[in-house]
Amino acid sequence: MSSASKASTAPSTQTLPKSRFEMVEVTARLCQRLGMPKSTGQIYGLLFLSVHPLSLEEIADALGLSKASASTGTRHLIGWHAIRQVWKPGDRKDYYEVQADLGDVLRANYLGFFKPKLDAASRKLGVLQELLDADLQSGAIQNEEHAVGRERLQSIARVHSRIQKVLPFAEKLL
Amino acid sequence: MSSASKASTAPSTQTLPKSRFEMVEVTARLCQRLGMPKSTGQIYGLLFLSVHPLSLEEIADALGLSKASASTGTRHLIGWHAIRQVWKPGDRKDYYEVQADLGDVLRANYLGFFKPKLDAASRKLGVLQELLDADLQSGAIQNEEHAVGRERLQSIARVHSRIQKVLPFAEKLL
DNA sequence: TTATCTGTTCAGTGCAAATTGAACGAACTG
DNA sequence: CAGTTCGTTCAATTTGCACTGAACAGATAA
Repeated sequence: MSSASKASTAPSTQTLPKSRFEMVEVTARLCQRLGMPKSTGQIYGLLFLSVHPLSLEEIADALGLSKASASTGTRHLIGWHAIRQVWKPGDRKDYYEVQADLGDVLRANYLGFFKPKLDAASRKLGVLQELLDADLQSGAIQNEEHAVGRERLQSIARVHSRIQKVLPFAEKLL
Repeated sequence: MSSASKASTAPSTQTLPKSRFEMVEVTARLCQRLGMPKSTGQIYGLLFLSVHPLSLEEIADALGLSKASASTGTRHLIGWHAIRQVWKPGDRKDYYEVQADLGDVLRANYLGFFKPKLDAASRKLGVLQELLDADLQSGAIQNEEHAVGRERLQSIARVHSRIQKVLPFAEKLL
């Protein structure tokens, strides 16, 4: 808090090179569209075009965010294997840089997030089948409803199994 | 508006067979996780296990939603080719039913939504490259930053092109 | 024409998630 | 030891978006 560098609450984003500013905007919109916090996307975009790893405060300052937001954002990104923490000898600060290989990021998220969800979906499909049968037994639904439901649930199962067959290929190709 | 069927504002969801109720919940959660309105997912789940096409009011009533929500939800689902409108002769109401083939749904969304996004991303990548070059020219960034940025943008481009090569396969396999 | 029955649009409300400031704990420094 | 400098956590606020009620437009029927 020296003299004239505090610059008010306005994000100092404006002072970034246009390419980095645009990158921040792109990744922010992408994250937002995927239902994630916008600030998280901003952090990733900032780090993506950064030569050196950045500290938490540098990130917060460059984007006009609070340290708290920067902290949670970086932890999210670490959870998705999109960035990683690095340290400089004799420096207590945490520094962050993007995970170099994008393929690694996608693979890791497929294995650690998407794949488990697919397996859970498979189980859930079985449960729905059982519920449908139980509803027929209890008279809650008629034969026709049961037949249609069974048919449609199986159509999901078919697509599901095809996806599970294709994804391992895609995973290795990335 | 005959006599006692108005049933208050409480969702009559509770009276659905357990299988349909569970289906509604599953699709609702799925939609929510994808960053879409929960109600839209509920509508899809309700229609998915429905033998007959349902009218807007039947949907709203069964799920405890307003007509407005049902209207916007169905239009979203139509936009994603997940459901379609059907009409009964001599009946002014619109009826809705699920698109039978899930593969068609995925293909249509790939071609009409995902593919265009991928192409747009490709263009955006070019724009970012140009911005990076311009920043170098204007002295806003140094040679090193330019080199690193160029390298990283190209790594995106590589993954991007791989995705574009794999997706057509997946599209036909579904 | 008017009356009724459709679905849609829009301003207002409410809720859930994102963001923040402040307090905290941990790890160093002098 | 006290005094910094970090990062994280938590309550409170703000923001954004889904949802609603009411007004609306189109179509049909009397």
